[in-house]
Amino acid sequence: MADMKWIEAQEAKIPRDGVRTRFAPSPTGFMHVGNLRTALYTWLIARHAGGKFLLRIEDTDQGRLVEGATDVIYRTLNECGLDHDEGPDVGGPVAPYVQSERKPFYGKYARWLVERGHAYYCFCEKTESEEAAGDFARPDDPCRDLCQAEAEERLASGAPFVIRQRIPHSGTTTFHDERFGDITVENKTLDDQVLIKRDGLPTYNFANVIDDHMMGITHVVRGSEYLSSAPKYNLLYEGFGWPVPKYVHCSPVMRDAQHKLSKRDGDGTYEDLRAAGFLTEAILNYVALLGWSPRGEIAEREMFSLSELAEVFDLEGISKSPAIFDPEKLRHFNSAYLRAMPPERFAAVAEPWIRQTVPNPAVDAAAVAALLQQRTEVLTEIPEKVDFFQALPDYDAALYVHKKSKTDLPGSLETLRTLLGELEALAPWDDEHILALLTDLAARQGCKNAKIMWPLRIALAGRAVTPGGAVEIARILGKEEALRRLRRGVEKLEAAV
RNA sequence: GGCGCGUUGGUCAAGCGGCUAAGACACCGCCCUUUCACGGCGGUAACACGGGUUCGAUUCCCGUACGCGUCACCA
Repeated sequence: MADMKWIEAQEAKIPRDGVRTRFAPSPTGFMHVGNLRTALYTWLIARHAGGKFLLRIEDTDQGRLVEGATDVIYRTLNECGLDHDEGPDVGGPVAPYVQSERKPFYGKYARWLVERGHAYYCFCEKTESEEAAGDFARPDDPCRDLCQAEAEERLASGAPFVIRQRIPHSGTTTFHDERFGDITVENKTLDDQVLIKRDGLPTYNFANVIDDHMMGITHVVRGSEYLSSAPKYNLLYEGFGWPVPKYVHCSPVMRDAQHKLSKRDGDGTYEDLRAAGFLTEAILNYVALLGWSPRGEIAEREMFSLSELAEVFDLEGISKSPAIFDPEKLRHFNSAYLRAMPPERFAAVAEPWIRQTVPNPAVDAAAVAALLQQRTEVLTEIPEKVDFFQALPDYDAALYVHKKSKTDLPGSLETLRTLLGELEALAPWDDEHILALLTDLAARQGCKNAKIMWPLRIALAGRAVTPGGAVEIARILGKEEALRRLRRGVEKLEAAV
């Protein structure tokens, strides 16, 4: 007999104080962008409503447990600022929050469901999936109509069993999704799914219903791959006589038109993106907009902080169609966030990347960072952009020829020689004075500034493209080093002319 | 194959019966300029198809096509 006392006690514990959502990942791998987005939307729904956000670990598949996977989940949520009010680590009123620790619960509810006639014991041999391949016809389960006495007898004999949901052969079931609306299916297209597996653990579908109910979840947010099984959930809720939560199914994040983003085929995980030089804020902002968009007065706005998202997020804005992940657009968000940072913060973020190629302490990392801030899209491009500060690369004299600046080899040699003499005498060595000297020289020679700036920058950096111009580079390099590089330039040109 | 869902420029997308069909990324051009960027200005580019309903369909209904999902003792 079902333990009604226990069940009633559980019912009494269910919080019924407003919106409660949950992120329920399986600890089987990493946080893909799709997972992260689901977590984000789930969190946003709770925060927008001033409700609770819980974390539940779904580890009912013993065969797929991955070492350290829960750490990745905690770390990612934490870094992203998706804080949870209840969960395995912080506890809560409806603990435990790890499914494997809830094992005893599911059996009790399953037994109760059997007694109510909505489930039955099945003693059939375990069917192999290959057997079913290509064959979609589902024969009726013989155990479905076993009389109670017979079932009890087999149970008592210790026969292995599973518990299946008894789905009506006729009629239709309608369930409601907040975005997709009402979806009606014929019951005959639904199968008597397994609720409790042979190992005694619940299937995902069953555990979900039980846990969501016991934890007082009001909004179930999940991927659209569960859309098809949703009607069966309704039947389960009806069988128990429980209220059905609101469903919010989210369409997948795609790599391209036909493939979902997956760890196998690319860099789908949050950690990969971080390692690739993307900021958490940028990732979150972009991911939020992949499948959700603001409407009305803010329809054209794109930049949102996490708290701003919590304010404006709504179910209406969630898209029903899949969205392709565009790394190009992520880059755009990343550079926008980088540019919007206070200079000190950018310097702090950029310094480790600068030091990768410029360990020389004489080079001021903050000064270099200042040059970088307006022209960096992802952090990973920094090291190669600034390496010339560490050492002058071996460059081709041909760099001195630049059409737009109207420079050629002999002219550049002339310019560098003049510059060498004048800069040697210059003091103080700062932007203002260096610039004045250069523009003054251009004025005296009746040429454009570029004709002076170009050769100087080439001599200082050995590169045609640099962050910052000749003046800034000269300043950061310091007088001595700048003059040394200038001399090298003269030598190089003398050899080339 | 059954069932379900989806379909506005290359991408993300607004639109919710009447609009020259927003905006962003990317791309192209011009300007700015000390290279490259940043910034400013401008440009190319879309309602999958066919029927209805309606005075009028991107919008509502029905088909078709295409795509995705699901039909596990995996989640």
